[in-house]
Amino acid sequence: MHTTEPVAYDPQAVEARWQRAWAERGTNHVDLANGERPFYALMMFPYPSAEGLHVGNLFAFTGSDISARYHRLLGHTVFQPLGYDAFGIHSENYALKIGAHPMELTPKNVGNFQRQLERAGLMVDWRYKVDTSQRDYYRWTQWVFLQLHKQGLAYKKAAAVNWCPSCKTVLANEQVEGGACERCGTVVEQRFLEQWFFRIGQYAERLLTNLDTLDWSEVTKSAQRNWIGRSEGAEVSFRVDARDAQVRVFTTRPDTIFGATYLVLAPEHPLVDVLTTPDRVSAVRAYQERTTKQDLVSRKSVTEKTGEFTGSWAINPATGARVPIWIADYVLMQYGTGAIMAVPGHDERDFEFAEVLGAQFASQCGLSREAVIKRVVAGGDADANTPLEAAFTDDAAAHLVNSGAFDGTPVADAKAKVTEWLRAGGHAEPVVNFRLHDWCVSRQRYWGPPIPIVYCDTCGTVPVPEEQLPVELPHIADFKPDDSGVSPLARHAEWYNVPCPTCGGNARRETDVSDTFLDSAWYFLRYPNARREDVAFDAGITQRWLPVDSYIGGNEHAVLHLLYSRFVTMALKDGGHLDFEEPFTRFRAHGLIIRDGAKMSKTKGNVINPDEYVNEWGADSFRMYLMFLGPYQEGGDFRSQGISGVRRFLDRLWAAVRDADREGTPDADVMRKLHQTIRKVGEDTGALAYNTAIAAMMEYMNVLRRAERTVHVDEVAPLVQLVAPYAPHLAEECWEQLGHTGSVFDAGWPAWDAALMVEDTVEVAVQVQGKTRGRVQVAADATQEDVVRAALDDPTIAKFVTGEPKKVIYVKGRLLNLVV
RNA sequence: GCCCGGAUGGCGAAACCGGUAGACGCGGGGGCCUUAAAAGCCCCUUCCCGCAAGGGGGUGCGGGUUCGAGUCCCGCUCCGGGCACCA
Repeated sequence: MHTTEPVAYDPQAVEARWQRAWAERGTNHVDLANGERPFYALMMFPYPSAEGLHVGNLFAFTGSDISARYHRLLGHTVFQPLGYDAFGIHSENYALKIGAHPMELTPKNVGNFQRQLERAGLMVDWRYKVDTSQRDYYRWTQWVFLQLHKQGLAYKKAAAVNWCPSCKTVLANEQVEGGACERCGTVVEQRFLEQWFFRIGQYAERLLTNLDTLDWSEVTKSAQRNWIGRSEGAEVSFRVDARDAQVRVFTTRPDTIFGATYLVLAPEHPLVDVLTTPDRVSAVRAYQERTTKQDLVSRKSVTEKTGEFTGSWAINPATGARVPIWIADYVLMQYGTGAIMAVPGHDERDFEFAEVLGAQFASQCGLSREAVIKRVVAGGDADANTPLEAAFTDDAAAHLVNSGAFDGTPVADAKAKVTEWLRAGGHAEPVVNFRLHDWCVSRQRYWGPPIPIVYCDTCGTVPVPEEQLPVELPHIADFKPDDSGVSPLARHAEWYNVPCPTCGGNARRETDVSDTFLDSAWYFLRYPNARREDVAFDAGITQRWLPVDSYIGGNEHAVLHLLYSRFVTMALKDGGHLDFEEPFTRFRAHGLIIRDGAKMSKTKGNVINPDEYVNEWGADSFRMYLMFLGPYQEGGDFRSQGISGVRRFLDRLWAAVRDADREGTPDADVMRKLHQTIRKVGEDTGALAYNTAIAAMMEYMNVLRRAERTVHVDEVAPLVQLVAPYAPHLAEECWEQLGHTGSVFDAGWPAWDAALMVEDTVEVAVQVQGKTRGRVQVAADATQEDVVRAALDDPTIAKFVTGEPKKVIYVKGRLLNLVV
């Protein structure tokens, strides 16, 4: 005879078994039409890279999954879908690099992701998977484009793009580093192409003010506010001297208009040709050509100021003085009116310009330094005549000088007063400007949804009728971009030549595809409708499930993806397709997993392959370890040795359930700790404070198994429910061991009983003069007098109490402070 | 430059509303069990002085408020992120 070894926890077996069971029983399937208390838990879908799932992905998904499972245990019907952001320049570039075709490569990558994700044990209803590169998805992306077009929110205009002459391709701004192509280092040029834009600028104010109503991570909201960049000011008209023309400028400092000593136009400003005098034409033209050649990134970076005088003069409406009109590349056509009034005395850029080009101001305009750099604001020791060594921009407690009737007005009041005065004279209007510019959705690429527009010789620009969607992306072998500046699709006449949908005459398709960010700007609407072939989204289902209750994702998408999604939702609401305008009620940004203090990247060679860890420790341990690293919303440093602590905890839980005693009664002290733990774990899990929830469970385990005591079944069963969101496979197995036949995820969340939580004695810290000198054990209901007596009875404390206590501060059950 | 975060032991980190700083885990030390090892279990582990009892210091830096400050206020330093020739 030999004793049978107790069965040890074998994560591989347990996980395989439950993944099979979940699939067979449909545990993760959601009844979208009937479920009670619907809860839409969304996580940012991944781009299916060839490298496979990254720990960062798994960290993000696990955090979302825990929240989703917790809500299910609380009794919600939880819909947690997942899919793939499979279109886009990343996939296309990678395909080009390895010489594969994205249409074949993408499904392979998706398959690999799918396999890895299924091992992670996410509570995803895979029947509602989306893949943005599939025709049954991008058909509706094109539909979204058409709705925006119908509402007048899509328009076409010529705009500058970055062009790499070596790669022969259009580059995104992020792909330009210091004026050069990030991949080959060639100097990037500007090209002007006709492109499609969405009028997101029209929604700037709404996108900004709605932020106050959203329950989002503060970092994310602040990033959006910066990006939208609202600024209040005025548009001021300057009449051009001796000509029938005027220059409109935008300024946030109308109060400094008495110090506006010259104007500057962007080199591409349409008035430049009109204003340039014959003697200045060659210099101005040369300067314009130079700036056009510059790439967009270095154009916007700070370099030494340059510019040219146009030969024309304008009249300052406040002073009546003649001021010269210049052009300079530090003024951007895209912002404001593309022209500024320069106040060198009180603007650092204008000051630098006036200093650097001082010689030209003297020789070409006949203006001395003092005439150009004029003080109109003074503060501190300075007065109207104090010379300016630098631009004076400290407006606090400053007032206007050399400003006629406004002398002495505090800067704080002057803005409104001067604007009103200018407005009354017909020279200015108060305006609000936004930095947010319209969204360019055209991509001169292959791997995206063709923009559903046709150009007809007779009818002009014609949207493709909705019933003719999708405009299918053809399988072409030569999808590589070339130096034509148009999409590879433009090489395929057999594809782009079509009859006009309106008149049947000769027409050509738009050959650009749309931006990947459009694919992801509406995917949350598609998930609950992923099986519908007749509509993009159904009104009833959408009303039932949206807006999204909880959205979790990385803050790298704080601006583009989240802002575009909000814009598209607003636009669809205005078009009558939705009855809400904010898609994500609650958004939380998760942190980043770093390693050895550095971001994980292939070049650093510090990338973690999740498969290795799942094989060695099991998915449950790996999930739980990722959550234990640090606060979820801050991320943490991955140390491979740390995982053993979490695994040890799960081993002990396994053993506790296996050996649990069904006879007898649970221990009162243990049960007290249990109820405290239930409360703590629930509060922390709801707040995404996963690291401290896990710590609380570990702490309970230390009590439960202290000195290898035998555990009673009632002491351990609720812990199985608490751990379920974190280690779902193990929890199911333990739940079954405890004699249940249904899933633990249908068992509910245990309730805590405040009466069972109270301690009968408490430890009170005793301070003398605010310094902790000892602690005393007292009954939980002890009065202040009881505690003082107990403290003074303790000689180690009493020796610090010299004389009669003057003041006694008692914080019930926690602390006593004696002041002598 | 402006706007958001953050800085706590050897390490990852905790600390509700201003109330015992360092929970939980890693690492380290010691013990029990074992022929031995592994595993498991128990104890210790903020720093300095001390054999100990005990004492003193301590949450990036400098001030302040308070009986009491990691937490609040003022002034900085450094790190991470966003915006930025945006008028």
